[in-house]
Amino acid sequence: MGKNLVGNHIRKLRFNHDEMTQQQLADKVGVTRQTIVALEKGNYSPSLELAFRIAHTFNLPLEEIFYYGENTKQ
Amino acid sequence: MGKNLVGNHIRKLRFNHDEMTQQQLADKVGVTRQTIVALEKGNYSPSLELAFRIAHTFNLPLEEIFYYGENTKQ
DNA sequence: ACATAATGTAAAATAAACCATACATAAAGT
DNA sequence: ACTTTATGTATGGTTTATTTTACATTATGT
Repeated sequence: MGKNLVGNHIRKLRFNHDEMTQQQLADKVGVTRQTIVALEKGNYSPSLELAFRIAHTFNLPLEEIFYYGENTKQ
Repeated sequence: MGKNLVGNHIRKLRFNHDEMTQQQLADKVGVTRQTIVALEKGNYSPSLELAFRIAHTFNLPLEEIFYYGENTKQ
């Protein structure tokens, strides 16, 4: 599986943004809900392109959503 | 090939950092030289994980190296 | 009780990132 | 002339991200 070293705050951010649902976020950034599920679970790290789109959706700099480090849970 | 919308300043940064070579950068971030070549050419956008490692190598925030937009050349 | 909406989980298929290898070219040094 | 170093280019193979489909669960509303 190859150890994913990138974590994120997507789940928290969804609830801070008008209780946005997984499906709504998926639609906004142009992926399927399964992709959002996988990212929230930390199954793998997204493409840089997708990371940018998610950051844009939440109006935040990319590095306030995604972080790199040993501790996948920050 | 799927239209890459992410650009970067890797090539410029290599020369600003002690004339770092493609191979040296590749070694530092743990990929092959071919991957660096492909990134500089804009063939595709890296994984978020690799993007983080590159940013770390140059001691810069990720978004000062990679950018998202219509104009792939900034 | 029934329907609907949000989420969890799983597996097979496709697409994209990345590797391995190989050869070619141009510049720089000896 | 020869060697070395950095880079460009190409191709086939492996790994990882993402899609598609499908079914289960829990909560909410009627």
